[in-house]
Amino acid sequence: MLWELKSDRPIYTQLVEHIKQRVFSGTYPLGSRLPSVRDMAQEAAVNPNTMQRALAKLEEEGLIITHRTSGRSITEDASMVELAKTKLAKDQILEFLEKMQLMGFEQKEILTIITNLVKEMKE
Amino acid sequence: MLWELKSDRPIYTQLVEHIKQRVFSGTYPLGSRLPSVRDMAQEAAVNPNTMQRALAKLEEEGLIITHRTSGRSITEDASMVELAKTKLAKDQILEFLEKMQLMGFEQKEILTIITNLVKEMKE
DNA sequence: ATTATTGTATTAAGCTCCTAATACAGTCAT
DNA sequence: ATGACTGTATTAGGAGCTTAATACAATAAT
Repeated sequence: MLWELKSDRPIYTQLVEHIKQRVFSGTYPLGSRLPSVRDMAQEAAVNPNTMQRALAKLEEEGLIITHRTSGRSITEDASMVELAKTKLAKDQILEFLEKMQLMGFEQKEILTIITNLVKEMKE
Repeated sequence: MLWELKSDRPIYTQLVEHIKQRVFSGTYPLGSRLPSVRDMAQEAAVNPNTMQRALAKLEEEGLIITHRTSGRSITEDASMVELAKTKLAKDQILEFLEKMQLMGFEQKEILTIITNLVKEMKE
């Protein structure tokens, strides 16, 4: 998986987002050990300080556990991960729907557009 | 309508987005005159320079026309506005779908979640 | 014990964004 | 013609983000 980073938002917030996605999708399994800050920083082509900041943020949210001198791991609390996943999903959906409505699309319209796009992507 | 501005992204890009939404939804009708930079800045509680930057960006994209010393107006080119609207919508949908997929949601799942949320909002 | 590897902290520099305070030139109403 | 209004440009300063180069303490491996 790639670390796609744009310049329109702070990098560390994008790193937080990417790592969450990996946790939620199982790329980083619950309880598994994370690569070191330096390794992750290098893989993402980012300064270690920046990666450190993203990881600190994730620890603050409880998704990641730090073992002081022997690396980090993903939490084993499946229910909390599920909760965080649901929350992020809902937030993103609401933000998306709000944008579309402000642009003048009606709910019916939005649904049909998405349905068609999803169909397209399956082909 | 409100000018909701968060601190996680540059303000001027958020202004661009807001103004686009107003054009696409008809709040600012095609060909209509825009309030002055200073007025818009005050309404959005933002520095005139910042609003100026957003408006310059919009002019660069062709959505807005500047009449040097007598204010600005929305373009009258309906087809170009429609094009820009469709493009922005599609971009936002794709970005959204990609995020959801990276989080581990399947397309079917996404559709049902949105359908349910839209139903909720109608009530 | 020594060495490599952890997370963490610090300092300095450069960059963008944002604000503030002005200033100027052209247009419009009076 | 005068005055109020346009967009525009400039300068200065502060804040946040990012990088770079280190340094330190604690653990793990040898």
